[in-house]
Amino acid sequence: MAEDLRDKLGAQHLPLRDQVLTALRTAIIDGDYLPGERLTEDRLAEDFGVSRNPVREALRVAEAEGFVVILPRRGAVVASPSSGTIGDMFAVRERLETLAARLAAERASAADVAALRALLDQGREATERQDLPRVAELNSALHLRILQISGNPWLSSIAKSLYLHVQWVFRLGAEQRAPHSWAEHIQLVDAIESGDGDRAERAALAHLDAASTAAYENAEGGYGVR
Amino acid sequence: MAEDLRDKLGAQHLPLRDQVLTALRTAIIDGDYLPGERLTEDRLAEDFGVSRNPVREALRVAEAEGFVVILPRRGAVVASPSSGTIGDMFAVRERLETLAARLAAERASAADVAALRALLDQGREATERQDLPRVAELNSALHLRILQISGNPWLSSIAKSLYLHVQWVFRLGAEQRAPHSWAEHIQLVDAIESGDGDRAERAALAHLDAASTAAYENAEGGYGVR
DNA sequence: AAATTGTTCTTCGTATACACTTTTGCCGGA
DNA sequence: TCCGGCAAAAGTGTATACGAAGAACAATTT
Repeated sequence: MAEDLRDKLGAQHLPLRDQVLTALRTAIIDGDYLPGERLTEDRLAEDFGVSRNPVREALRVAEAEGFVVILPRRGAVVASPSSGTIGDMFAVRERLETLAARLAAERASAADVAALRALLDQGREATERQDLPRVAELNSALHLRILQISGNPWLSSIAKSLYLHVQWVFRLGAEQRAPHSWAEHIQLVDAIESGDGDRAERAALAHLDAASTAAYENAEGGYGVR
Repeated sequence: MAEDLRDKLGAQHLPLRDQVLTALRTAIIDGDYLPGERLTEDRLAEDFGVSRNPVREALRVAEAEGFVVILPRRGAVVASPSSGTIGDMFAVRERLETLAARLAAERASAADVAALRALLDQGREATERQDLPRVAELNSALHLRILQISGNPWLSSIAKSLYLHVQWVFRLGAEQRAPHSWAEHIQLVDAIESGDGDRAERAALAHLDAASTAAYENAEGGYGVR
């Protein structure tokens, strides 16, 4: 297979639309654009220093990912994660991530485990520094890594968009939970290292239940602007 | 809240990009564009009778949904569902749809059940007529309806894109299974109507296991063109 | 035969134009 | 003062053109 070569040919080129999409997502996740806020194409184009075309294309993808809502002829607004949505999100995570934990336990290499441990360390350290944005980021990174180790591309791709929302919710609200969260992560990684699928699934479930109740308590009422 | 009114104001307007996206998806699902086939913007614009702008925006979304792969500066090709992907897809479906079945059983109204029964009838009839494209469509419609009844928007939105792929795989390969599939569907709907979450979950699991082994046997090797 | 060059195709981004819709703000009248 | 309606402004949706840059491919040279 010469595909490895061909994939690399034009690979270093990052289209503007992708950069815009990334910038837009992080702006929303970080709260620079608040839920309910109106996003006109001209404004975004100016904010990011590009023309309308890349902005439009990025907006379509952002809509598909659920970060903005587009109303025909009326434009885009930042989506509002409701507390209902949050509960639903955890129900889905529970199903998906228990599977991921099981698969990861069955397939994880030593290098995989080492990578997880590294993230664990960084997370503990960031928690001690009270660097919450970084903690949120590392939280996502750890879970995504497990998803990736599971080796199921569907799991990964679904979770990728899901996790941006998880991070969003994490940042917007339940930040106090960070220390507990990282303690549970250690259990989870231990279980994955052990290679015991059942145990890993149980650990993931415990973690998610705890996170769920915490997030739920914390997010009474929406975060919206309007 | 006056939102109900505002949502309806410009709602009947379907932007060209959405029409293009729909047409593109169905063309891929129906095999008009085969896996590996090259899709230039000009060609699509001509095929659908629009300018390149809507095509570009539709392509970005199609990429996010996994129907096409876009290589920077080289353009888009129709994605190729591998047999590995198919197995992974079913693993995810198993987790997601058992949850959906449980929730649907707990929440389904009489009208919901009636709608499912109607789809069941149409499916049986289409199966008898050997109208396989229609069967595939109704298969998706039934499952999506259950997802929707579950009331979990994440489940619905994830499944929406997942199901287009399910239908794709269904059409490309394992078509013979239709009759068995519809028999199992009846069990599933019965279970949902009973309101017994456990039973519904078991029925969904049984259906998915059967579909999975069938699809797996049928799809040895890829479908690709290149 | 291998390497180089040059041509062509295509994408990527920008800019511009214009129709149409929604929103807004103003104005006159009750 | 408040209301309704009307006109201007803002913004989206679509089309089109253009230039730059990359990739593919054929021709040419070594």
